[in-house]
Amino acid sequence: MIEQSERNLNNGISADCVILGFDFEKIQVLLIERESSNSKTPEYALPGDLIYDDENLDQAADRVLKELTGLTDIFLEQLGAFGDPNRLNKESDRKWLQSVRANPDVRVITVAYFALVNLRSFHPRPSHFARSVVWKPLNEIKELAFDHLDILNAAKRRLKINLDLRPIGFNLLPEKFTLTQLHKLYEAIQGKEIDKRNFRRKMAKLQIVERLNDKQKGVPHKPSNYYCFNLENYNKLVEEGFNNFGF
Amino acid sequence: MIEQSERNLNNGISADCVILGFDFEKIQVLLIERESSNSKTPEYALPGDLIYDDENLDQAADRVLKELTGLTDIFLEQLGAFGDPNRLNKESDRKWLQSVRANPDVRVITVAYFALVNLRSFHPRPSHFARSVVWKPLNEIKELAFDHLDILNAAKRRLKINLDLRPIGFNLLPEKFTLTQLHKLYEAIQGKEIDKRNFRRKMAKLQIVERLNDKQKGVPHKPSNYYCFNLENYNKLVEEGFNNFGF
DNA sequence: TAACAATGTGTCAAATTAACACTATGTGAA
DNA sequence: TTCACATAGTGTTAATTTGACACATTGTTA
Repeated sequence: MIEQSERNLNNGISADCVILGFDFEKIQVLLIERESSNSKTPEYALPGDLIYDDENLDQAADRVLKELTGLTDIFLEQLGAFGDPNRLNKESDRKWLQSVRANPDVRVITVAYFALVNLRSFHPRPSHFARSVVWKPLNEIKELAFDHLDILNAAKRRLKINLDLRPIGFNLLPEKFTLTQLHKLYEAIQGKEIDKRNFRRKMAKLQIVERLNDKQKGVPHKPSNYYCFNLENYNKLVEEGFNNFGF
Repeated sequence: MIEQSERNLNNGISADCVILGFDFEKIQVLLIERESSNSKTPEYALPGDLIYDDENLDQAADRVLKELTGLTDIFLEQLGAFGDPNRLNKESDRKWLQSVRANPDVRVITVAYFALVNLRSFHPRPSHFARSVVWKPLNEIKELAFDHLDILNAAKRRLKINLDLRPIGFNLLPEKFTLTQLHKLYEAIQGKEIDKRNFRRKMAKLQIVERLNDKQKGVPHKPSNYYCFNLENYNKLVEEGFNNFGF
């Protein structure tokens, strides 16, 4: 009654990571740079690696992240699986795979993750799956290897939705930050202007940021006060069922 | 420099579907019933099947859904991938797999989907992956095969979040429905009471439901007016950037 | 000490939400 | 026929939230 060949049991599974950072101006993505086979323009891809047999999916993503950034305990969330049978069939991609994988013809399904990091907190380093690593502005990326542009777009959507549900933005900032930096971050993610006074009013009401006794120094203008995220108050809010961190 | 055995290329990939319906009282899930090997209580699992080599992930989910329900063009969205190496290792699960799969020991990663259907619009039918099929109330399910309970919980969360972002509820209702039915659906998904008048006021304001010239008949009380979903107005709202369908 | 550049602050009108109770309509039983 | 029943359907008010808007403050540097 149940028929089943071995056909559909020879799949590779990889974990690809959309690692996002914020330079106080734009959202940036960490990409690996491939030597382009023929063209002179460099080609980019999301960092990722095949999943080991004894790893679960999250562990694989953690590992990729760790190898690339040295960081652990990072905000990391699964985006979903991407597995079109043709996803590896662009010619440039195939050449690259042949140079890099033992079994370039195997179907590989990828489980995509997105991670939020403070990009000042580490220097990305090459890994066995990434010879050269660069930050690129999220919104200026028009082309990527494989189906990675699809994955990137999924990450953009997810980031925006997530921002309204919980204050994930703090993962992209250093421990202490100014309200202007936080404000710019919200504008960058939402892709629209937010009134400064209204933004600050809402933050003040929520009480999820705490004013520090510490100011910017050496800036050629009125120095900004530093703030930090208040996890306790955030947890209180969530318990009360609050769920609108959006603007 | 790049080492890679064939080890991590022998994976099965399946598509499992959380198919949700609404009986005007509770959210229901479509489950397959397994003959329990030893215990007398029946065991349940999400319907799903291995993915074919020439299918993409969405197509596999569509196929599972079609075989089980006869339906196409259904609301169907990916939940994510679930791939713990131990996910198939409960003893009862292993026995079942041995009886049903040619290669029960292969690691299988599943890509989970959730589908919203009008449960009155079809009769579920057995399939090669599902001998016996039943509707069960979503919130009363305490145990499932494999890691399917995790998947179910992911579906619950997703359903709730989705409801605030767009009016997905209509996928769970017949073409014409009463406002009370819609109201109860929102309450069932959000798991809380919503004031009847406030609910109706918001629906009236949004103009995404249209009053039909048609009433309930034969009910032993004041008959309710029927309404239908107004896709045009919904699209208009979305274009304007509206995004709060919640309560 | 004056110009600069970014920080930080308050008000008002409009829109939205939450809380709340009674009338209307069709059926079915007496 | 009428009365009891069960559910449908409707409005108001106060509190909260949002959106729009402009100017004084502070430290640096020329």
